[in-house]
Amino acid sequence: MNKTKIIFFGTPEFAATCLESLLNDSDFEITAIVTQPDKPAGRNQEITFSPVKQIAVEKNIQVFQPETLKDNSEIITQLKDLEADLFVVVAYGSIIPQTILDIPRSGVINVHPSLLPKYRGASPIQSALLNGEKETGITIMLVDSKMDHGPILVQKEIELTGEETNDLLHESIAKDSTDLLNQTIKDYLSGKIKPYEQDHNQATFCKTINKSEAKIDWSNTAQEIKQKVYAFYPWPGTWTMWNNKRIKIFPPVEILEKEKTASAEAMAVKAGEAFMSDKKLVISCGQNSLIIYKLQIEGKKEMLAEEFVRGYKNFIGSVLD
RNA sequence: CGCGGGGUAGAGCAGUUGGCAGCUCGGCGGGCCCAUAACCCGCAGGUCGCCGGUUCGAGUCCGGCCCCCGCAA
Repeated sequence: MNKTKIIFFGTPEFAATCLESLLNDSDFEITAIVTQPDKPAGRNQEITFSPVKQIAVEKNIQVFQPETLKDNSEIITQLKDLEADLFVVVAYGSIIPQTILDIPRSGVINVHPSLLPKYRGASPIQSALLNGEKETGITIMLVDSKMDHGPILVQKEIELTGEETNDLLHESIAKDSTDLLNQTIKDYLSGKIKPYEQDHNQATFCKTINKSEAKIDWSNTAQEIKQKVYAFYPWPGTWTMWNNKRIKIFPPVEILEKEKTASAEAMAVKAGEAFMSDKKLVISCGQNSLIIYKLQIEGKKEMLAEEFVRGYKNFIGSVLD
């Protein structure tokens, strides 16, 4: 049996995990990858390859990095000449126009980390965590011209406990996606799976995470703030201001119910006020309070809350903004 | 040369106009107590990131270098 020729579209770490899995399967041959252009990143603004490109370079796979795919006749010709059987798209980073979707003879398959039609869009994992969902999942589907709109091939559900952080959940969903993707491609090509239409009336959308959401509003409930801390870890990171300095709050955090603090810490009534309870650093929120274990003030490394409080003596009793 | 903060005891920090290096926690020893991570007394921990300069004298002022971190992406 001939190998299935695949062109892979993807950019971040999540996509790189899926790409590696495809590379490790001898039934597939990755003939090229398409990824976002190199961009300056890091403290010295050095040009950085996307995780997907890094793998492609290591494996000597041809790389395309078009600024745009729209009306790009040059790349359309090049992709056609590769005569791929299938395109696989995982977090590529921009919309792929129909003229390109029409190229591969067996279609275009996409991995999307949510239970479509819920959480269509750019940030399904983070948004699910931010909203405190009890479950999310993986959808493998055929791509059509609308965003995350195509017929579903297979879905896998994943339960959420409320203690997941964004980075680890990304990793674990990516891992769960790999075998599922490889097997689904084979089952689809052999006709074992029949794609079925999404229930478009149930569709919800999530936007790209906006960094302005990353600042903590201490008048929110402790539950809401906790969800934000976990959903935004490590990027863009949740933070608050103290003494004109930015302080990042890291997971884990723990909700402390107000009734349990009513006696000794009744003083701390303002939202955002820091106090000690049972030797732990606690910040008062709009409803209940939040126990903080790890934080980082700008210019310093991440540190334990008890160490931070030891050094920054006027912190306790101050109000965070 | 994208912008900015920082390197002082095991940890987290302070150190005013250059003038004997401090605080909290931890460690060790002792005490109190039925007991304790609580409390009291005491002790030990520092080449102040590295190199050079100015000075009678530098953690502190000047020049160079190394390392860590926040923003940004």
